[in-house]
Amino acid sequence: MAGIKDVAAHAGVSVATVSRVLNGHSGVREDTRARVLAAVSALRYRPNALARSLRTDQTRTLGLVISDVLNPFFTELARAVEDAARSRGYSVIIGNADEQVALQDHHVRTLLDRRIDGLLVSPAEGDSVALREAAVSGIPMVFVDRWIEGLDVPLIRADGRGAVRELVAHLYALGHRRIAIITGPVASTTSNERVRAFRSALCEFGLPLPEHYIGQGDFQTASGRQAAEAFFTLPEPPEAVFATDNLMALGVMDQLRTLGLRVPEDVALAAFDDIPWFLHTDPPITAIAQPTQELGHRAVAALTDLVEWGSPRTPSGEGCAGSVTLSAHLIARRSCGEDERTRR
Amino acid sequence: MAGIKDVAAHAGVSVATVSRVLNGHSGVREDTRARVLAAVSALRYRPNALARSLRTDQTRTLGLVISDVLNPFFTELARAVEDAARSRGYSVIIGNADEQVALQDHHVRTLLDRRIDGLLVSPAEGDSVALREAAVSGIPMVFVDRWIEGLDVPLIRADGRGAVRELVAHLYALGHRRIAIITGPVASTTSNERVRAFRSALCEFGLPLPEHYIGQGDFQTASGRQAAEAFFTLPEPPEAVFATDNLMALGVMDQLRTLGLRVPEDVALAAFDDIPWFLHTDPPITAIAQPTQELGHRAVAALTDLVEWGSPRTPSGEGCAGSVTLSAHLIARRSCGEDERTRR
DNA sequence: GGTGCCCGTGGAATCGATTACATCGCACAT
DNA sequence: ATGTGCGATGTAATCGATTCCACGGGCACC
Repeated sequence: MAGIKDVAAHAGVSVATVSRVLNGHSGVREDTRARVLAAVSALRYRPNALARSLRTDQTRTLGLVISDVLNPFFTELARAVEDAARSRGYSVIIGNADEQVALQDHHVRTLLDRRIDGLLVSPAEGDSVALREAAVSGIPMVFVDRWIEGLDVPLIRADGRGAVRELVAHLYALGHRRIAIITGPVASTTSNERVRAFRSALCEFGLPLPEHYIGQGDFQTASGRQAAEAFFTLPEPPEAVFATDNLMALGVMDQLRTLGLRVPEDVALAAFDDIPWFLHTDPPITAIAQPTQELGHRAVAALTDLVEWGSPRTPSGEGCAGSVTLSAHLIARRSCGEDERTRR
Repeated sequence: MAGIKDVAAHAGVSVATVSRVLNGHSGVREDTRARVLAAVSALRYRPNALARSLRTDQTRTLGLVISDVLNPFFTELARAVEDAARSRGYSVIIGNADEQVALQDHHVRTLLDRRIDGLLVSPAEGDSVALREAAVSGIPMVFVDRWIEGLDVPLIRADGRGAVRELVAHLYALGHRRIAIITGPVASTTSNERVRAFRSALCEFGLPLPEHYIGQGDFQTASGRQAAEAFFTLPEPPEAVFATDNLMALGVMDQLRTLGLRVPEDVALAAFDDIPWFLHTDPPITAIAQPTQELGHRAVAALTDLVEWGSPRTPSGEGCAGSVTLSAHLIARRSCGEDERTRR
């Protein structure tokens, strides 16, 4: 493959000059520039990004580590991140952690070895040595959606507490009193927030949350199935189930189907994270929607600010400097029962 | 950040020795090795992958360019590819072309600039200069699922013709006679194959395929919606619709819903590509399933063979050397109507 | 006509690794 | 005692770019 030297030779100039025209530096005579450009296309020359990055110490590449690509929420997020990054002249390398800290750390280290300019992470649950090291190493880094307590890293997320309260109100209005929840991994920040908001909303309505109405999940489909199975072997099963992510909601539906239970007649179902398919399930599923696109865009904005300015440009009220909190909202459909709002 | 020189200095050896222990070369005394390793962890040294790749001319990285990340078929494929690659010691960089040739070419060029070792592509429809150039440039390359005619590149795919015939038989058995299809982009190889198989199966059953029963789509949700809209303003609308991918099927359902049409009572619906949500739609959707995981694994196997051996190791019967053809199969659910097999 | 300056260009160091080749010391055979 | 060979290690070239600095020539000004 042709290198810069070949181009220089072909154009009868030095490599320095070739480099100058390629990088749009001024101070190159017009005819020289033309000759160089001609040589470039004659040889189909493309600069070696590795060599360039080695020298300039920047890759114009962002790393994105997400916990599960198969989760539509994250793939939509990844898509938004990629778009935003590209429009700013960055590429994105995605690592899929599959909810495993070990895999996540593997990706973080690989990305760092490649000298990415910045790191965007939605950390899996658990103690991540690689992330702690990265955070103190000073590499530009921001969390999206999920975060790790105690690290001084900006966080871009949607606050779901208001929407969870709305959801509980909605369920209450429809007459449900025995309401269960399926959580994410125990130490998951997002799951915990959702559970806390849920608990306090129930409390507000004077409803209990017995231990056996808390299903321990892990944000994966199978755990939703298991939790549902447990609920419906209870002497007094719940009237409504709230799954704290969409994959677990899918698992619940799977299980309900094999149990022969109907939604919403036999049990109401709601999920955190809205996805296009929820419109077409039987019945359409009530869900809490996050502003996924905006999350992705804001995250990239925050990260590139960090990369290019060395510090967040957007001041923040609470939390770590540069953090942004948007809000989620409830989309009521038919899976919790009908009321004036949802009846068509 | 610490470099190999710092490690060498700290351990009191030369950089060559450090490099030797890091790469597991023999001929280093045990105590020296220990000192180096100690220095490595004392300084938290991590080798610079850019420098290493520049020198060795290999990145142990594969590029994957897919046409749409938001399509569950491709995200599942990407996931399988990443797994297979990782287990062979490669990383994967994913580029999302969003069905646009320009974007696809952008990604191909970016990946090539980064000197990836091999390229896996599921090309979008249209004439891709970058892909043609890549193919002749001799970089290891394989197509998955979709391909470009006339390029001598191994192809890993599933043959859907048998399954399409099965589907038509299924529809026929359920009494449907006016059957419509929604195609992908005109020049799409996969779409064309599906359409051809569909047409010949209809013919086999003595059914016509009038022009107005062919909806021109582009593998995206919106086009499914539009095609359905066109079908149902026809004086004699179809009794069954076959969408050649899952996103367009989603669009059809959207449109059917706004039209107030029921599936399968008013119209039957089937899709190419099975996804987990099809089990839970209203009604569950009959679909043709591809062995997605295996497609991904085989593709990586073929590509790494090419990278490491310089030529395909697996001989192939037909088509380009190294090509693999698996087969898809029909999964009958309730969206086309009930028969003994699907009635529960 | 000499001095100084700017413009366009080339030479060479540099980024951080790998690796061919040189070197050194030591044991062993002659 | 000296040559030989081998094992362990160091020196320096190299990959392909960027960029600092130097150089030469033309022009303006004194």
